[in-house]
Amino acid sequence: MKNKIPTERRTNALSKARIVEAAIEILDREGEDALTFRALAARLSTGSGAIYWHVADKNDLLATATDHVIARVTTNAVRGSTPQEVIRTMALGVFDAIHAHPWVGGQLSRNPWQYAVVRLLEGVGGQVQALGVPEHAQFNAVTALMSFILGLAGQYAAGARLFPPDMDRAAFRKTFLETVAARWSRLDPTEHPFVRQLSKVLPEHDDREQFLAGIDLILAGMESIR
Amino acid sequence: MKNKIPTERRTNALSKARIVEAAIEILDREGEDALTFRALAARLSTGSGAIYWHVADKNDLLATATDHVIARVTTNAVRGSTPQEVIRTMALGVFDAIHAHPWVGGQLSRNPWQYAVVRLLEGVGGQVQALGVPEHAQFNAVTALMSFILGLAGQYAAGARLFPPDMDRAAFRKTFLETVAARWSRLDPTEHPFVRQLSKVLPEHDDREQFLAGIDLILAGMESIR
DNA sequence: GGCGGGATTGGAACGTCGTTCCATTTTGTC
DNA sequence: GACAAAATGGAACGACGTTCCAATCCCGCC
Repeated sequence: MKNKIPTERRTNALSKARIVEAAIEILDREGEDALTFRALAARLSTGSGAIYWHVADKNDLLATATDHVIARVTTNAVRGSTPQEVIRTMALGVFDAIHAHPWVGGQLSRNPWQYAVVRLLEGVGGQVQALGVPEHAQFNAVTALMSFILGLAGQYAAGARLFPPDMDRAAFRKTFLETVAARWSRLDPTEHPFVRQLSKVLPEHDDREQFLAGIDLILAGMESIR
Repeated sequence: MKNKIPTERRTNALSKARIVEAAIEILDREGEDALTFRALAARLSTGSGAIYWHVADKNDLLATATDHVIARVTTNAVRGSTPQEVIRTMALGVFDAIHAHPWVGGQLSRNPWQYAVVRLLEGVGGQVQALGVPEHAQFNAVTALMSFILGLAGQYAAGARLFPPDMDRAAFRKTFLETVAARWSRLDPTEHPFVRQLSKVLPEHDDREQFLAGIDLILAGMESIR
């Protein structure tokens, strides 16, 4: 008989999918540093050895979790009329995903050769082609866009790494940016005139708008070489 | 008497500068992962406790080392006629610094609030102003440029993290890119047409030229909003 | 010119992590 | 029901960042 009624153990059976799901929960709830094989084993009420049967190592775990999040972005964001519009929605999808799961930002920027990045390359690349960028310039154009995205991804992850999980996120962001702005405004005026000026805008800026502005800047650059 | 001839111990006295110098040597020679307080203590023939007397923690050490490298870039790269030229030379200075010290890339992208990044912001920001970008757009323009730089910085650091220090660097890069290209070319043609096409260009591309092309793309975008 | 106390040193010890190892249990097959 | 393979859980390993502390050094003062 091949199809038996699953026994107790079969029901709670470990699988890569269940492990990744639990990992994402820990990452979202308690932050990047809280994901350890011990914490994961405790949450799944098993041992770390059992986890290694399904997952090669921590990098495999993080890459799979990241791909899981990014896959939703690239498959959902195929709407929009113009290529610019599609790129914008896709980029905002990445932004929102990183906002919801800041650890994704860290993982993307730390490991640019994982499949999640290939997904993004493909999604962006097709639109860059549709935009009419000449073939010889496509490689540089797409990787520039991607580097910008990965760069901001890393920055948001760095911000999230700082803040204590038991605090209100918006409040922390505000006080943190104000602290940085205060530090910047105390810099030597002759050595750092520009940064001092930036310090006035820093606390009020909107991350999402900043991100979109960067995308638009690069898109504008692409139009000029079309 | 205040000025004595330094004794033996005084001569080899530990100092933050000597520690950072030794750290940079380890990082350059053996890579990011080789820098541990144990290795550092061994090289300085002392104990880890003595190092902590001069350095707050590992992040302090890495930030100081990074600033040491970046400071040379921002102070040297004030040449050039047009703002575009200055930004280009400065960006290439960052590229060359990261090429010579790949761990700098990792540290920059992992910790965007350290002083080294402020240095870059100031250097780039002044030129963006000179470029005639309207004031309300300067913040987004400068941070976009910075995100692109940090993004590529992280990517190069990720590449360097992969390769075994006892191998020829160029040779490793070549075979690594060829491996990735081969993997990409084996992807499903209907799902990944663009990445498959990229795989043909990937192994031959020049990192420095790719970096400069990205900078030029963003600069072109800035001109369009001037 | 010795001496007291702060500055500095070297190395042991602590707690945590990713990973490996292995004895044990569970599952599917004849 | 027995046997091999798949899967499990937890102990153990080695390395790391960091802390702690006894020992040593150096400087200003009597």
